[in-house]
Amino acid sequence: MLVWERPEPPNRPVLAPLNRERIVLAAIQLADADGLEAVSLRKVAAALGVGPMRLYTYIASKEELLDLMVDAVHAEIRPVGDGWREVLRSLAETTRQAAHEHEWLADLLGGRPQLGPHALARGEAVVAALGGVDVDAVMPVVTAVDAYVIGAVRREIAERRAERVTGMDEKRWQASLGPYLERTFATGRFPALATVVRDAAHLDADHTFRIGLDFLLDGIEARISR
Amino acid sequence: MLVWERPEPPNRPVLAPLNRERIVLAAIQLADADGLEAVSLRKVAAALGVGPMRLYTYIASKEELLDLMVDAVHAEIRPVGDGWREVLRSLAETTRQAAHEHEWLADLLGGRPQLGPHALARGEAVVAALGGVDVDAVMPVVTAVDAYVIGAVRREIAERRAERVTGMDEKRWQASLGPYLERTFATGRFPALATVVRDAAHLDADHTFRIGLDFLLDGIEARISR
DNA sequence: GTACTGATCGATACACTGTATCGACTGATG
DNA sequence: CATCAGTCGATACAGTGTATCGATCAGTAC
Repeated sequence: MLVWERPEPPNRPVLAPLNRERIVLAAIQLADADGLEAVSLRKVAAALGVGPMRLYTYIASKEELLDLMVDAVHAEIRPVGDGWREVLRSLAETTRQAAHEHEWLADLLGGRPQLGPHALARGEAVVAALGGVDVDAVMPVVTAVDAYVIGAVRREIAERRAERVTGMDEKRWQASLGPYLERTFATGRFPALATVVRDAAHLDADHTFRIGLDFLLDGIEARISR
Repeated sequence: MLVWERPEPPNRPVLAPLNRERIVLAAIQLADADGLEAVSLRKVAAALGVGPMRLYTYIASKEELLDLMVDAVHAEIRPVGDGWREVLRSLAETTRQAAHEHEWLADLLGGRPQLGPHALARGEAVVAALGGVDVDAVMPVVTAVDAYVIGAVRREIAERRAERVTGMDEKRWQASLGPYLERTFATGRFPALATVVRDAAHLDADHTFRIGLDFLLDGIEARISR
């Protein structure tokens, strides 16, 4: 076919020149939509209308891209409140909320040290808001809250995914989990566990998170105000 | 080359017939030696002297293999001690120790619900040892401790790896991190954070873990004994 | 003893990954 | 206008998880 007969290629929407921000944004959109395993350099590049290797001008490896994604989300985490307890609670809640909006965060949180500008800015905001606290106590306290949040969020998101795999809401999932646990408990090998699972009150995710957080904050309070 | 000229293949050490335990053990050895990303079905199979597809007789996917690995390690986690506080502390410490022996555990802990037999047996041991505690309080308390441990271990291992990448011990790593942080702090954008990092006492990993755990246990104590 | 059947097994193949390499092109310089 | 240095990204490579399906083998029927 001669040139004249061929239609011009549909003119791609003129892409703004590439930069890290656009790359990270595209990666986050992919991850939000289809999970972290949907983030491949090829797909990110395709979403931006460029070849995969083009990205290596801006990042040295995929790991760096993931680091940038996590740091970008840290921009959304800004604890507010009066007094150290409200600040730490806000830190925990906003982090959890960010993980709800970006479930892939649960896969990355705590996986690598966070030293990006937004992560540091978050740290600055926290430390600044903890002005009244003894300087030697600040790091241990913030570290402990971070650790709890990372673990709690991971557990929570993991459970949510397991529910979703079966396409079930919470109740159906527990009903489907039930038979397996019932059969297992029927062996009599886990009597104490069986009792707790069967007889104890079951809390929803919100309450579970908050109760654990309260434990931790109570314990912190006892040592800080001492 | 004719058959007659070719030497017989070295007769492979007669491999015991395959089973899940052997597969999981091989995978764990690979992960212990070279990290989780060294665990591929091909490598595991090669270590066992079989073809990759052979494994699919025993597992349905790689994820299942990882689940089995985590469950296998749960067999090592058996909290002991008198009284709920010692039991929970032991739970946390033995889990942390397992993660030190199997660093890849930090990548998997909390990533999927743990319902395997050894994980349930661990749960049984914990719940049984918490006999004196109010039945409705058991789950929230254990869940909170688990969350803290998962997050704390992840952070700790992540830091340890970052140190190792540079081939440095702790002091050199901080010295190498120093310049970056110094330069960043020199911008004046993180004054409060800079003060804490520069002036506050720095705890080692053991102390950091234990302090956070004490916060949590103190808070639990306050509510349990109420 | 032979022929057939059913199940089992694993080699091959596929689609995809992250990224090293290096030829082609571009813009600057003599 | 010719040459060169430097940049860019298409191609290629080594690896991944796993679907497929032909070959193989054990067991059965005659």
